[in-house]
Amino acid sequence: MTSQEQSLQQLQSLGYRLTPQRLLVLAIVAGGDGHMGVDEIHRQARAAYPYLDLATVYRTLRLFKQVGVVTEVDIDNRLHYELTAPGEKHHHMVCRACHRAINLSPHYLEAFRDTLLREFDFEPDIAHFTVSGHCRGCREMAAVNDRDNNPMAGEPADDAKRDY
Amino acid sequence: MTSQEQSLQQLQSLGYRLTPQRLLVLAIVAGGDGHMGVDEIHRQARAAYPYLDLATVYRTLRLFKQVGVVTEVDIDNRLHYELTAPGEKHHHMVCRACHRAINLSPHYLEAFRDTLLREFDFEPDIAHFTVSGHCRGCREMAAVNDRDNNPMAGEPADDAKRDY
DNA sequence: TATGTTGTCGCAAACCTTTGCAACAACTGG
DNA sequence: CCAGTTGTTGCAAAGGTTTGCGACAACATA
Repeated sequence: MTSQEQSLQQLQSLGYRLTPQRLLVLAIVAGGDGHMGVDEIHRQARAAYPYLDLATVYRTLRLFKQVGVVTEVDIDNRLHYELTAPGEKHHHMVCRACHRAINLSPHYLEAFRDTLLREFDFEPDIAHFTVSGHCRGCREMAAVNDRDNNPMAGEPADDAKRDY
Repeated sequence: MTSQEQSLQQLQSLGYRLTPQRLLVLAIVAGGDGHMGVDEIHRQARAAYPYLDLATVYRTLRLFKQVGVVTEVDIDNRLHYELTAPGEKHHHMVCRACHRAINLSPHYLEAFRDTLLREFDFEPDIAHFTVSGHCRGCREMAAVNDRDNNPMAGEPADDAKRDY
């Protein structure tokens, strides 16, 4: 039994139902490679079942996330989802300039998690953890653009567009 | 010169203008204690200057965040802002059950930041860092509610309402 | 002072996401 | 097989946030 089937079974055992809509959404997320935007999932889903509503897609994905079937990644204020691959789980670093998502091994978070738990009794939701920041490429580009002015600016790359 | 005035001057030196609207928003955020919701800021601002538009409040706060005058905290999908207090900067842990925000000293993030920078050349945006999770109180409550069923559930406290 | 440029505002509309509701489907116990 | 309960859906509407645009204010240059 794959972990995906396992999750579905868990869904059922929690009282949720395995509807065609849910199976369809799951199949699509499983089919795509990497994280998919909600609208893309919806578009593909409609191809197979035209009546499927966007709200249902959102609800389904939220449910899947809750149960752990999918992982949510916020990229530039848009939700994206990917299948949670057990054994090769990972978190994400999302670049605020180019909006690319870079995978991050859980290993780098364990110490942090342990600290929060020990010091504050706070259990961080690392299953859906995302750090935003600036990636290597965009940092280099920013360094070039920034050469002459304002030594203490905070958000170099975004300034290029200057739409405050 | 206070650090607030310093930031304002920096705004100016970047080519932005110090408009009445901006000064007003700043005064309000500085006046409130702790993080304030956008609507509350807007409401208070309107009391002093009724024409001020919500969009302007959003734009102003985004700008302030960019320059570092304020810190943004996402609490239950709503943006909140507080004055960035230099010298006593902090990040936030936001509980997904009770939506309370707990301050977190930068100290706990330094190691993590250094690692990302060293290993991936990724500069995390820790100035506006927020971890979501479950706080002590809500974890205890969840433990009680969860006693009998589903040993491997992911989101105990939220399940209480069961609105998937 | 005249002129062009740039930044900012209010307004309206858009965007992504969530929610309320009525209809319906699946399951339960009799 | 029936009625009652519970979960799920589509639709429409709301919610919070962002964006496009025309008008306007501030600044620079001449």
